[in-house]
Amino acid sequence: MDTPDKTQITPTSDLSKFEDSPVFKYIDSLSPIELAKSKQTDNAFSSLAFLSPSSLFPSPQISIHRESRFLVKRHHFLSPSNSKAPQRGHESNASKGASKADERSNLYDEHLGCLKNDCLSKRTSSDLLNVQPDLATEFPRTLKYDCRSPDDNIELHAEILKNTSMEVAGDERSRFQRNRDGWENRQVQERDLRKICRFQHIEKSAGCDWVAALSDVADMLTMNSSVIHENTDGQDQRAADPGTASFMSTIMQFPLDNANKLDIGESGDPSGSCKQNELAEPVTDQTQNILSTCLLDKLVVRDLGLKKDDKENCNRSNHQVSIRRRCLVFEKSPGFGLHLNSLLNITKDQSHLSKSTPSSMDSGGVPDDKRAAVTEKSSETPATFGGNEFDHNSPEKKRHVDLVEESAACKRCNCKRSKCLKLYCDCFAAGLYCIEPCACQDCFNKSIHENVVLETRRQIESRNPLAFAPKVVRNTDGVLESLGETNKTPASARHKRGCNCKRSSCLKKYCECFQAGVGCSLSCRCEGCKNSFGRKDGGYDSESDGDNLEACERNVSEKNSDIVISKGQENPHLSVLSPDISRRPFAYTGKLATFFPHSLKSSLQLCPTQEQGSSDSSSCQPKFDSNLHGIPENGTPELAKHKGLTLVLKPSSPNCKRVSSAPKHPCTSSSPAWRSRKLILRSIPSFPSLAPP
DNA sequence: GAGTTTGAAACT
DNA sequence: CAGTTTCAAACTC
Repeated sequence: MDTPDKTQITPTSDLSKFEDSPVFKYIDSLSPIELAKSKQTDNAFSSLAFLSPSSLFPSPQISIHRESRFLVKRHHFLSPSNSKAPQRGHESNASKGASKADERSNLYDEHLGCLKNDCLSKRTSSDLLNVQPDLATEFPRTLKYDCRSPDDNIELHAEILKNTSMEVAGDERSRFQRNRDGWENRQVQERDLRKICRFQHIEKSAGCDWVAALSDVADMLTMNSSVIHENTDGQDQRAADPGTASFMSTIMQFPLDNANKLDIGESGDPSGSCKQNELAEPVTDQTQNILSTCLLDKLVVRDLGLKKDDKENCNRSNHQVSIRRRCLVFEKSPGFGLHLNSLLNITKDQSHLSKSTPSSMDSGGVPDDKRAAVTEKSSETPATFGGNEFDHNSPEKKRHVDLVEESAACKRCNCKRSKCLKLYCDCFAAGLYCIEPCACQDCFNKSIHENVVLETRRQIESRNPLAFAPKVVRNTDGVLESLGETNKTPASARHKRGCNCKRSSCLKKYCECFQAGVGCSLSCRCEGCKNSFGRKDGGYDSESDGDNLEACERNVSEKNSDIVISKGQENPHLSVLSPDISRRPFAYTGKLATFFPHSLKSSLQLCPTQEQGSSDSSSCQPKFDSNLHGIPENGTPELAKHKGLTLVLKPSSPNCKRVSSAPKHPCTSSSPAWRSRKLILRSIPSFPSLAPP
């Protein structure tokens, strides 16, 4: 990795000056949730796309782009009705965060002494913006430099701040400074308003909660709002990637449009959710590519949701839950998974389910009921899905509850000695807390023992960082696409570690490969492999076809939605309700995959077997098998091939199943760590590059 | 439902 | 790293 350019990180004094500014002091004092989220977000992208020292300066970047983002978005959020948020926040105290922010806003106003009107803190942001509309554009224009690639914006940033400071240091505060102070105040208040609006949006309509989630997508795309803003100014276009801008436009517009459409759906159209699906489809060609990568998860889930909806007659809850869960990627990742249990949390109250999730593990053991906003969003208004209040007697609602109940019932364990704190426990391995249906004894895998769970999990991950990673990864040409190749090689999938079957001939669910519905590879140490999904030697056991086709078909159909499957996640009900494409990235809490939710892109694209469901499962089997032939004989992923890497595997060692965290040279390592790692690495290119072209 | 088989996970 | 033990799911009856 390149040594960071010193010139990019030297202006620490300027930076500290910058961070000492009232704005950032205030921002730092804001909700820790927001702060943490920002950092995470930043880290994710720093480590992913930029790989630059920018990650050293998360706060300014995040803060700035947050503000600038808001400037672009405010016309969405600060509608006249929403602009009343502060008052409501004061009166109803509906949102602690909102009122808290409001209080701080007041304090901040006093501190600055710039807003002399006592009632100003209660003024609507619309009013504020009307006072000096130019301010809203003036400062962001300065901030725009911050929103560019961090590689070259730090100096600019420092320079800007220096200039600003010089102006401030003048005998008389310049108009700019006054304006800036005023702007800061307004930004602070708008920020608070935005929170309030978000809460109110959530409260009023759960269907709008993904608006907030998308806003965090925008958060992550630091440059874009200012880019758009600049475009409107017709000025500096240097960072104006049209695709990105278009993407952001879509992002910004998306919530509004869909909120409206949700409203339409609420107005009584029973097919509202279907409409929503349809309406979401027409994306401009330009943004489509970007969306396909940046928002791929969401859209992908949407697609899956559509397919499921087709089957479920546009089951609204299904689809919207999928979106909701996908949104969590951006809200919460990285960290312990908000996966299935998050979904269950959503409907826990409806269905009287008790399964919960160690979702907040990374956030320091926050109790279930005190999770970050994402979870609050997910779990609140239990009778509300997608902004539509379910008629509790409606078939739709009933179907939804049935699904949830099924899904809850499906994941249960029977552990007796492991206390459900080992990977033996399917619940634990899947990142789920045990629930009542579990027949486990002395179970510690419960939210009340969250600390124990956390610690145990941490230990297991320290021993094997990929312990909670998906065990089966579908390798497609998604990476190849990103590498500039459009190989049409069909989907393939492999158990990362391979099985070690001796007696089951890989024809029973003892075999993890078979269980996951994937063929064996040379990574497997199995003996007498007859895996009907694909034999280790790449062959296809025609003899066993007749006997195993049914089992195979059943197996596949059970996993009809599993794109990435891990042990204990193959339950059909889970798949129906929550395709694993939206599940696994959360469930895997390792440090790699959480950053790469888009690694699923490739999985989705080329997974006809899974997507087509059981009806096609038998026919897809040969396809699948043909894929196996397309895979390197030794199971070496295409990436390695393309990189000219030669992997020397020792599939014979049963200990290969262990994954070491110690890095080895990929070309020489025969450890499963590398095998696992390479599977993840090949997903990295799928992540959209956020760096300016 | 009890008992057996199986292979992953954990341990030494 | 290899061998062994533990474990719980899968399977059989």
